[in-house]
Amino acid sequence: MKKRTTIYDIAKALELTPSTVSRALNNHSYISEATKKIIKEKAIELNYKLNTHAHNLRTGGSKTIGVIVPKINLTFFSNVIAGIEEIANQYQYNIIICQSNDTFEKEVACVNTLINQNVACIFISLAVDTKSNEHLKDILQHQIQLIQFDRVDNKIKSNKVLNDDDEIMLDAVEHLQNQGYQKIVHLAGPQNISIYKTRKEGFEKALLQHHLPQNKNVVIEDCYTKEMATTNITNLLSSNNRPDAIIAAADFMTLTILDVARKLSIKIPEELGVIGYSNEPYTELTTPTITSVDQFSFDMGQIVANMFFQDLKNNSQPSIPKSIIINPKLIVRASTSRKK
Amino acid sequence: MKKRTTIYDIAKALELTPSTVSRALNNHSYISEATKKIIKEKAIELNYKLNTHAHNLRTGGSKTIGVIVPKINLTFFSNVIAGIEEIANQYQYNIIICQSNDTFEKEVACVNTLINQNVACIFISLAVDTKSNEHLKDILQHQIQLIQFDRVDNKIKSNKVLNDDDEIMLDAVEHLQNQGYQKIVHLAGPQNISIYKTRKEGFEKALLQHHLPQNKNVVIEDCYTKEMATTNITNLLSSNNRPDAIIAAADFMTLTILDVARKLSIKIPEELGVIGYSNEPYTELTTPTITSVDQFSFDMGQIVANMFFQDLKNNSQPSIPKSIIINPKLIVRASTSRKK
DNA sequence: TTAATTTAAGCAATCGATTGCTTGAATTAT
DNA sequence: ATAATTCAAGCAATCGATTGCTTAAATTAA
Repeated sequence: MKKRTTIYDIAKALELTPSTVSRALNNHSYISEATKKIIKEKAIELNYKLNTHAHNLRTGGSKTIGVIVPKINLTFFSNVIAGIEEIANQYQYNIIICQSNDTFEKEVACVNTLINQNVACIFISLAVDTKSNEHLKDILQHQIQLIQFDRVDNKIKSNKVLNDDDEIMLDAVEHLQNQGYQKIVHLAGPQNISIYKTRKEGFEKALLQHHLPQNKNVVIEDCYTKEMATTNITNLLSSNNRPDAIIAAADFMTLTILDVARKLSIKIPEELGVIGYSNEPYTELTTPTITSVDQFSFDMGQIVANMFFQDLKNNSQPSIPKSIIINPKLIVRASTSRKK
Repeated sequence: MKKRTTIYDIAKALELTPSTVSRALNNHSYISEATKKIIKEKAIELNYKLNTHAHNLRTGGSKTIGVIVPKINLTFFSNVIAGIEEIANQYQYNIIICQSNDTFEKEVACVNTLINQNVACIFISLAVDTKSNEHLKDILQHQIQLIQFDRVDNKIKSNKVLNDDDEIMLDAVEHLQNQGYQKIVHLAGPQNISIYKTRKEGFEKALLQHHLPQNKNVVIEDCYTKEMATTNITNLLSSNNRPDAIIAAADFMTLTILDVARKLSIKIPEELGVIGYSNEPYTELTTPTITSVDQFSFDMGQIVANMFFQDLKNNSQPSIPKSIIINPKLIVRASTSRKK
């Protein structure tokens, strides 16, 4: 079992000391150009790679960012991560990704792992059932930066990046009104997930502000399996008091709406307006194309990461916690465009 | 600036030595139960967290797996990663994820980072334009396990996990024949990406084996923007010698096929069979639902990870490199079901 | 030519955790 | 009661890289 090349090996090979090798590899001014050249060449020859553990132990920090998300393979989160990765990469930081699987227990475990790893910063989007915030306090106690995004705990004072769900629901309702739609219904997602709850509440606020009827039937819940969605939407659209527009809490529901409407011969957008949420790629490939809310997930990742690196640059004082609110954008497509 | 609690702090607080503290926290038999209890309580009281860097430096290894993928936010890869994460988690390993962005340069950088991190193993799916394999050799030279998946370099002797694209294309063509389709066409993806190339080649082999016509028109390339796809598919389906079945290299293309067919009043599946690739969630939400190839991406991640942990258990000898071939599965839905 | 200054490199401690070896105390056996 | 054994804890080296301080050599100034 061969061992890795260390600076001691390089030093020995050149009859120098490890200090000199270390300084040369770090381009320290103490070392002459000639020696630097020799050392660097030897390093390549011996295939030397820095031992990050030794480096971090000595220097006390690490150029690593920890990211904790509920699920890595949800479009939204994987895009956020991609955004984070891009920026982190520019600064030569690398990222450790953990999934909480939407459980509090696992989330705490993730936090501990990342503290153990002595990461420079933790970006987190909280799990559905996270009820305590001791673990978040723990992060701060260990002098680790914390940035919360999307699903946050407002009681914890940290940087935050959020979507403005109220505002976008207002935009959506407004857009529908402009297109002449009157009876708007919301297909909500599971209410134990905070984003779906916020969307529902945002929708209800929007109705209020636009003086639209607030009866119980304007929000339909439990549409997150195909069967449930089909049943609910069929009932909804077959009633003699059917809505003329639907705002769905997620894009996949709109596919079912399109289906059911086609079966019932309801024309979209003429007789029914449809808005989805997330701006999944397929929303512009369907017939009709679907109006949807773009949450700029990739950009959100970039913003989160940049927030950290900005603070790093101005590391004079521990800056006051700030929040960045991202305004999602309504991408208007055929499914709600009935006026020219 | 407070410093983290170390085992020295605990030792001092209890008038013991660091060795005793370390052994107690690791449940070493040298230490009495009573002392262990006291030490563990003190550790919690002082909010002690292991310094992974010190630990790894001393022990020489790290319970970290490096994963390199072209793009983290592609459905396939994010699912693979989710699968890896699940298994890694069971073994208390954590993962560092890097994106090559499909460039060779970045891929080499990722490899170096991971070697620096002294990871236990690297799982990699190669970038499109990876032309050399020196970096892969470098991994092995550093006594780091290597498992290639999906997009691999066959010249490198390492464990591999692959999809059998030939076999599945055979299945797909067979299925279409059973359903009575005769003139089958393939919509290929960009040929510089190996998976699309393999799919195309697999399709061509399948035609050969089934003695189907091999003329030039059976493969249509350049369908990876909506516009290109619409144009190509419209031409294809308007011709007087139009195919009666299409196998697309990616699911998103099938949405356009559905659209165009609807405009041209071509009935699916009666007059046209449609097969997609990837089994994206929306394929069972469209009308008609779309037959698609499930690549078991999540399972692939699990298989890759399990491969590593199996070898870890039987670490007697450096086991001979093996390959696991996953057979993707044709998920038959309405778009190709014209026989009862 | 000698002293002052600059330059280049070495010495040794350090980061935090682990571990082989040693020691002193406690228990058991004789 | 003494020797043999077990048990619990301490000592000190180690992992690899960094860095303040020292020293030796080379250059310049006086």
